[in-house]
Amino acid sequence: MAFVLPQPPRKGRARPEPGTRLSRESIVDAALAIVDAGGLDALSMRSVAQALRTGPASLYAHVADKDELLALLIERVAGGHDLPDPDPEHWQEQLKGMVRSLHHGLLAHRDLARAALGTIPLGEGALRFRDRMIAVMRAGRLPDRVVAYGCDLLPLYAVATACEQAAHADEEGARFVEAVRAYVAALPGDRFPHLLAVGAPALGGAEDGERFEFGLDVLVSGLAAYGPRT
Amino acid sequence: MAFVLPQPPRKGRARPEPGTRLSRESIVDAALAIVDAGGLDALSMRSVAQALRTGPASLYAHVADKDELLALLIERVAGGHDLPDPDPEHWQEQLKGMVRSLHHGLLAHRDLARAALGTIPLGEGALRFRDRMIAVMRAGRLPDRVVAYGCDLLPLYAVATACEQAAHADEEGARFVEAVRAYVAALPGDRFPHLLAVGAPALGGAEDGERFEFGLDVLVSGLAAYGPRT
DNA sequence: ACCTGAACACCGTTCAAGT
DNA sequence: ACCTGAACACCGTTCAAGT
Repeated sequence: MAFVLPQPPRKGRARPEPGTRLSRESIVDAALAIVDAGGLDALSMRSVAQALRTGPASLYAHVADKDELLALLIERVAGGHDLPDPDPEHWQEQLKGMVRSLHHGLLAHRDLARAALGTIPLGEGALRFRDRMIAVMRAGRLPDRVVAYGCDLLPLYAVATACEQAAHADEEGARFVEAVRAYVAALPGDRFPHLLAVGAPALGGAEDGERFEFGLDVLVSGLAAYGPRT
Repeated sequence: MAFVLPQPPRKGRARPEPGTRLSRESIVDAALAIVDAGGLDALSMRSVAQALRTGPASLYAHVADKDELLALLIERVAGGHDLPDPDPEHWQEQLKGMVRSLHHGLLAHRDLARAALGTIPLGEGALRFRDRMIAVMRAGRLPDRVVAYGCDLLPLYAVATACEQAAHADEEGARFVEAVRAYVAALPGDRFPHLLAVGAPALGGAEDGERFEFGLDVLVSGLAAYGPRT
């Protein structure tokens, strides 16, 4: 895990010559396409370079290292969300909408969320998103301390659940989840009575949507409990 | 990300001959020591082999692949927690205690939590932990559906926060967090008014303990809201 | 300034061969 | 059954050299 502060935006000509195919943007484009196609494990400096028909060394003229490239990918998906106008009447639903948007935005790129986990995105888009999330919570008249923690907690939830769901989303993951179900069902009932009693949903996997919404509800109503009583 | 079902425990001699240094256990020991010393990135089949004074190929007689080794590491730390006797009077505090135990147990091994994220640990110890966590929530008379989701949600929180904190725990991470603080403080106030108003704690980093406890409180009281009113 | 080939120091895993 | 050396197909990154 390494860390990258955003680089100040480059001056740059408005448009690269048609012959030139390398730029920060084109590199990020290519990288995202690779992640979309094969997941984060398929992403390497070499695979990106190959997609751009160069050698890996060429990338280093535009990008400091792989960590910076990952940060740029996260930044790309952290921007591009619709941001609600804070409405004191509907702040909880608005807040949920933002968390959903982040979550699904990540899931749209396979297991890219894994690269977002220890990260603190600081680009334009990510900061705007965060600023707005805070605004929505303030519209709900939550105390500053709660807002400050909440705007970490909610994205953490969005990212962590995206990681988990992505891990079980591909074919191999689905097979594993199925095997888990069978394994648990065959467990000796006298040794794990509560696990068996609560049943299948007690061990990860399907019903991801429902599970995600449940956690989201717990979190947002838990935060709301710190606000003025309605 | 790959998945590993637990192997049935080996018969195994009680004790390897003194000359023999390879076994599942000794491999896990060595791997854990490497993670403790240098973090997850320092762990490779080769580094483990070197610590055991063999070549990497020798490990494959005892461990299917690196993913299985990681699963064994997770299993090792998922076991070895003190489990409370479910007490209907104190179930919320007991639940918190279990989440704290998991969280700190992971953090004791640097960024090992990163390997636990998409994972569903299925070993003896992990299942006992999960069974007990369910028992505690049932002692609180939460509905089955809430229990089933809750016993995923709470470990997810323990693991995700451990990932995050570990990422900022080493020297490089601390430096980065410091840089973030400065960067945010210098942000144009008219563009990110809410972010600036809420201030420093609104962007990751220090006060990790307080932050963790806050989220834990939100989650557990959020779950408790589904139970009988007290 | 940007791009390149070649090289360095690593990976995980396999496989034929040894004991 | 367990262990080994050597090899295969990869990594990220650097660096001198080209344009």
